[in-house]
Amino acid sequence: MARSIAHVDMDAFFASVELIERADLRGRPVIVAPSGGRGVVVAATYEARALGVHAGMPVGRARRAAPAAVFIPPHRQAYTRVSRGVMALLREVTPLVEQVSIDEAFLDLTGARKRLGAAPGIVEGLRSQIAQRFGVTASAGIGRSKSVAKIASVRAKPDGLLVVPPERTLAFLRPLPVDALPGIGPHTGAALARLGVRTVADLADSPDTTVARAIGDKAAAHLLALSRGQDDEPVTPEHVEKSISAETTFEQDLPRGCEELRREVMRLADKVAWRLRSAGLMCSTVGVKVRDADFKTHSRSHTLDSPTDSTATITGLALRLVASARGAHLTRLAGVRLENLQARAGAPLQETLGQDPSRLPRLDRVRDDVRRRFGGAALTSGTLIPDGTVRLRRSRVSMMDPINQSNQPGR
DNA sequence: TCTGGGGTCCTCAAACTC
DNA sequence: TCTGGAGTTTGAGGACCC
Repeated sequence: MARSIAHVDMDAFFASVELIERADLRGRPVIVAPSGGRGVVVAATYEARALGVHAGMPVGRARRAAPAAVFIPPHRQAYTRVSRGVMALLREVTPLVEQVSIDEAFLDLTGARKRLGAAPGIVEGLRSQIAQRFGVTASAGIGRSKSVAKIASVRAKPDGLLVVPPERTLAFLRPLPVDALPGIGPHTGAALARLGVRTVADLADSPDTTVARAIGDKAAAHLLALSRGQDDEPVTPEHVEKSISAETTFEQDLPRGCEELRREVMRLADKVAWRLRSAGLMCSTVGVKVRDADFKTHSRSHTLDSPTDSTATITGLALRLVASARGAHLTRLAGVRLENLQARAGAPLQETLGQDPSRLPRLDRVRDDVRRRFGGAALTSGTLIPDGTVRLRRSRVSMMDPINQSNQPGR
């Protein structure tokens, strides 16, 4: 029996969520983008897309392309709230739901068909429930594999459903432009174009060795299989995090080695360390990324002998790596990444050079506890506060001691 | 005129180990 | 003890996705 895989993808998701609260803007070009100077478009309604605006476009260019558009800064908490609701709704139909991003998921409906009837009926029911309960629309594709379902959902947009019967898979795929296949971006597309490959059929009929020479063995094997309708990848509900990262693009390029850059690296290290511990994980590899003013990106990473979740260890290493990274005088972006993640339970602890190891986990514990109670911005290191912004005032504060769990007044 | 942030995966070369 | 080759690991960089 052929599998029935559905791909459900929200339409212009962030922009649609904004319109829930701003019904007066429906039908108008609306662009979700950060208000800062160097941002790019995060989402655009179909009315804005008709004017040439798309996600990833620099905000300045979007303003010129759509001067009458309404610009709204992103509200990520609202998107997460709607996303959680939609995903929970999908799981009411089947536990075989694989969430691939905040606004899309694969569902394996092969088993659910016995209880709930044919897959198109199930998906139409879900789409109408999403619209009714959350006030946003979703498009969907159904096929015998994840790749076919995904390609179909893109072609169903906006607010549509496209069903590809198993026996029509090749007839559906072959006429499509080759970059319709997931995994073919501008670079791979250009490499294939040099071989004269324009459509999925061109790729499917190409000799494997020729394609492998152009784009590498792995990519060639994967894309050739997709082009020939061969894709058995299962829908996997459980997701294992492989890395945690944070990065910032500065309003203005910063000179290498300046205090502000150091402070930002410390802030990023603090942020990823907090997220690491919140997820109950430890990391063995710390990496940094530095982007020059000319957009050239350099990275450095280091693998520890044993895993850590200590802010001090991660920060110290990140600062050393940034200092040793190649690059020009002016820095546009800095990032910190944690890799080789594993569950905290049972992992041997990495001691921190030059620090009393017994103090650090306790310091992190206190910091995490305060943040859990009062929010992520409740507590930060004094070194992360820019000069001249600290105003100390004598005041009495009462709070529960996170370590002793006794109520002690403090300053 | 510009080009975010958070991810995953791949390739290639150098370093390391056997 | 030295050397070369093969296999593995690590690090850097890049492509791609949403």
